[in-house]
Amino acid sequence: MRIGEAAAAAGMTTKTLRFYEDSGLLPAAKRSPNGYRDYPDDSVARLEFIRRGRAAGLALTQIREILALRDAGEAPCAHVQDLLSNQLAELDHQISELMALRSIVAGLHATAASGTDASCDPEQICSYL
Amino acid sequence: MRIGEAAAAAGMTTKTLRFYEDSGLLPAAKRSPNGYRDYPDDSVARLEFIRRGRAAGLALTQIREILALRDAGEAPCAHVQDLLSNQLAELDHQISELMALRSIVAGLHATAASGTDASCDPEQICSYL
DNA sequence: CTTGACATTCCAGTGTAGGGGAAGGTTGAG
DNA sequence: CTCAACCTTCCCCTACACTGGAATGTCAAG
Repeated sequence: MRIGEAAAAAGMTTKTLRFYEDSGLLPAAKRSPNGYRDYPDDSVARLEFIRRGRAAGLALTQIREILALRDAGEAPCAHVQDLLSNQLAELDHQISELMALRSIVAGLHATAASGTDASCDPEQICSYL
Repeated sequence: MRIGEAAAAAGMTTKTLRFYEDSGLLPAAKRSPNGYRDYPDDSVARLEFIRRGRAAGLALTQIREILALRDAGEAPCAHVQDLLSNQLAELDHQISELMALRSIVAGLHATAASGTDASCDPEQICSYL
């Protein structure tokens, strides 16, 4: 498939795909005789993986690392296992940070929902934050 | 109070305060005869509000909107409540995406751990990482 | 044969949230 | 008097993740 198709299928722009290729998140696509990139169908799954990671707030560098590990396949390499362990630990850390932030925001939101407009003291900025 | 005092009281740098002024989050402070900014005491409360908003993951543009409502004499509480709702929903989305990715990485790790030959040359196999 | 929708590369700009450091003015202490 | 610690404006720099646009090439349809 050409870059426009792949981009549309993944809900991205062609610019983004070329950027991801430059950034090492996508392997360089093979080219048609006319020089156009020709993507295999499973590129869309890879792009969607990247999209999910981005939606989760991961940086492209972290997504790139995870993809590189995934690309390493079945290599029973101790080094790769260590890297995967580190990724898992990092993901756990990020999840717990996000959950902590969530509970803070949930508390603020509950306070805001329980109050009336009268509880918003004009002298203060806003009692809810 | 001078900018350094206000910044220290709010746990920020003087750079940040000037940046906030340029960005419309802080009104332009009145100046002492020597040209130094002279902040009223309640600026610290405003800065702490900004800090709390940032800590809750709000962008400066959102915080600016809240402050603008308050400065216009309106109680921004309903608006804040909306922002907090959105923030909560976004956090929930991010957390669920992160947990989905975590389970993918956990699967890779389990697969890698089930392999046999644990000794390999990190230089050779994993050099692309 | 031309038009329009694709594609290519390359360079440059955007927005976010500040940080670095120069060049100079002001103030209090020793 | 000098020195350090403040302050001022000014401009550039950072990282991240794209985005825009120019100049050019390719290709199917009318």
